Amino acid sequence: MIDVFVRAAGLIGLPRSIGEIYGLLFCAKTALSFDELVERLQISKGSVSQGLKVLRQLGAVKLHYVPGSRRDHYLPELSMKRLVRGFIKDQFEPHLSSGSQRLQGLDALIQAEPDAELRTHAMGRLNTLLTWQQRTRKLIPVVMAVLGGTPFAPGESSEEETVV
Amino acid sequence: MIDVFVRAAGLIGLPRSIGEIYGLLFCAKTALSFDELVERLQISKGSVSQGLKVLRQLGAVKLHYVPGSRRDHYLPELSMKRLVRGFIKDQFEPHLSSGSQRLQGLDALIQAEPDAELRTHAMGRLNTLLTWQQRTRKLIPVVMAVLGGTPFAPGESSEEETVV
DNA sequence: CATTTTGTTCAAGTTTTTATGAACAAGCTA
DNA sequence: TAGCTTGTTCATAAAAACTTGAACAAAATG
Repeated sequence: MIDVFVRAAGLIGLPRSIGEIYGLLFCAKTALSFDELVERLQISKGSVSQGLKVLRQLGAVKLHYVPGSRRDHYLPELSMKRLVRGFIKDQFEPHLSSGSQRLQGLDALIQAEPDAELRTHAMGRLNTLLTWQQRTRKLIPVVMAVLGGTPFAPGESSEEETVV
Repeated sequence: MIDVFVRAAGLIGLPRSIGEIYGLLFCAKTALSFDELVERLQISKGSVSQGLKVLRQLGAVKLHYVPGSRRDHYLPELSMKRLVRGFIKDQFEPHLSSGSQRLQGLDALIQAEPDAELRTHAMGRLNTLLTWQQRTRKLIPVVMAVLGGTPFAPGESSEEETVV
């Protein structure tokens, strides 16, 4: 089963070790401690430490206090909506906004182009890019709405919300 | 401007050279030939050949016949909808269906688990995964609809469809 | 048919990414 | 405070991904 997550991690550009960590937590019946991860996955402390750091940042794992133990214990986030939100906020949005800035810089460059024909063509292409960006921005709330269990096409879904 | 595409390529897990090739085609005012790409990007023939192969497979570039020239000329696909559709069909769907198969295999494994308590827990987690998969499948048509220029939330969009 | 042009393939080299583990910090415990 | 336990950092090693270029195929040209 862990293999499923290793592949999923690869798909979204995360290293194998992170897929393994989340996968093991997902499978486990109880919260696991740092060194249980090290031992059961047979990977180094360094990898686990850095992997958990990323997963915490993404909101994909949560610290879970275990009475009587000094060790950190972790539980996986099981809500797809929250997982996707974390991923978008952390890995996607930054690209979108830096993209906006770059496009503004391009606009300035294009205005400085003397050749009118070239300038017109460049402006057309820049507009295409701007349109793409707008659409991508519009997409995010739609995606979240679908994952939130609110069927978007009314009268088409009969899904039950088990894990919110 | 090419830099924008190099970054976008990185975001979806494609090598730099592919971003450069598509970027240059996107900027160009006319179709470019194989060796124009090699010369203007200063990358090897091998990279251009393989890059174009991937881009053709994705439907991100089209061969364009130029009278009087034996060389292949290429034009970029400018429709975001088609670009996204190509990406999903080529890079995403395969993962989804192989994922389905793996999940079925897991189901078989879980049924063979003797410990009833463990089995119950595993079935629950497997169900979560199946739910995630269903939702992902539902997402694709919704995404395509938004990109198709059909506003999904009526009375909210005033976008013009210039490039279909 | 020999030659040239055009593009592909693939083994080897380069670069980038990921994993390792030893050294280090932080905070308990006694 | 000395001595544990727990987890982080970071230089280096290992692995993976990407690029190159020379050899090769395919097809047009003369």
